[in-house]
Formats: sequence, structure tokens, C-alpha cells
Amino acid sequence: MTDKRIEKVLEILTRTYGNNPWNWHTRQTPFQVLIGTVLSQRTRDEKTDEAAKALFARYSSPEMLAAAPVKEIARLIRSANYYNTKAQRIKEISKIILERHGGDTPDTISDLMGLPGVGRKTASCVLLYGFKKKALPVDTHVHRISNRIGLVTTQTAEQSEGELWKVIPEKYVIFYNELMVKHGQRVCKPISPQCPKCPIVQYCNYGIKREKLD
DNA sequence: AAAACGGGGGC
DNA sequence: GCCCCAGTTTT
Repeated sequence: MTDKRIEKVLEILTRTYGNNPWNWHTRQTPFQVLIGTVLSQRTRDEKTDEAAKALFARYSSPEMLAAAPVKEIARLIRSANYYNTKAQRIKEISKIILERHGGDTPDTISDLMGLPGVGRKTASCVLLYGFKKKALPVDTHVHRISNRIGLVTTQTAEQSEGELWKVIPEKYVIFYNELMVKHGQRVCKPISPQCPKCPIVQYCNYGIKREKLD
């Protein structure tokens, strides 16, 4: 894909979906972005919001969560997937932040990934949406669509990130995650992508490739 | 690199 | 009943 085409694709997607981060802005602090992102793992938007809202209404800081019963945290975040595991990890994350980071949410990839249940994608989201740093979170949508439109040819999310840094224009890096997720949820779905209503169908040959396979 | 984890909702 | 989901961890 040429630089000009990439630019065009990103411009169209930005015009279509906007570049406002999903509900990360409702999480006021980097800590709440972190916990909210953990809740979002393998969990649909509405369920994530429901869980985050219930949790933060009762416990809003690492101090409160570090002292909260795991069972109670689990009850509040019941709508999120992996709620038992996440409840345990959220408490542990809070304790580590208090004991090892002086109560401040870490702002480096390595420190964030040192927290239980925080992988590269979640850590990147915290840098990007919590600290407004330049980061490139790669989730299933980003990985899938980047390959479909031919921006990269990679097997794993980590490989995708490495290649995407080389290919995405500077000014679009911080919006890329949001654009891919929205496009992935509404049009370029994992199964049965809705190519006929896709705003960038003319820049993508995935649908054509797929027909040939049928 | 692949499987396990984990559970409510959609079909 | 089977399959999926804004991933991470373990094999």
C-alpha cells in the first residue's frame, strides 16, 4: 500500500468515525484509565462501562481498592468478563501501586506490564489515554483490520505493532486504535464483514480475496 | 505458537 | 448447545 493510499484510508476513517476516544474520558485519572482498561479486556463496551461505573461509584482510588474485599470488587464488576480474576488482580494492582510506586500509576510500558493482568495492549492504552503519550495499542480489531487492508502482513499483535509504527503517518498514530476498533465493531467484523457498506472498500482487496476463496 | 482462562449474551 | 468477546498468562 502506498503512502498516499494509507493517508487517504485514515482520512476517510477519521471523517467517518471521528477521533474521540471511547469512554476513556469518563475515567478521570490515569489510575481509572488503567482499571477501566483491565475491565475492558475481552468485554463488550456496554458491559465494561457498566462495571467501571459501579466500581468507581464505590471505590475510586488505589487506596480504597487495596483495602476492599475481593469478593465485593467482584460483585461490583460482575458485568465484565473474567470478573473473579479481574477483581483479584485489581486489588493486587492497587496494592503494588501503593507499595512500589508511591501511589502513582506508573507511566512506562515496563512498569505497567509489571502489574498483574496488564499486558502490552493495556499498558499502551494507559500511556495513550491516561497520560496522553504517543502509544499504539494493538487489540484484536487493530491486528485483524490492519492485515485485511494490507497495511501489514503479520501473525501476532506484537508483530503488528512493530510494523504499524513504520507505516502509519505520525499524526494518525494516536487515533489509530480508536479508528480500528470502531470500524471493526460496526463494519469490518471478525466474521461476515460488511464490505458493501465499508467506506474504504475501494482501497481494500480483502472482500475480493474472500470471494475467490469461496 | 497454541491452549487455557472465564462467563454472560446472541443465535 | 455453540461461538464470540477493546487480552493475559501459562504450556
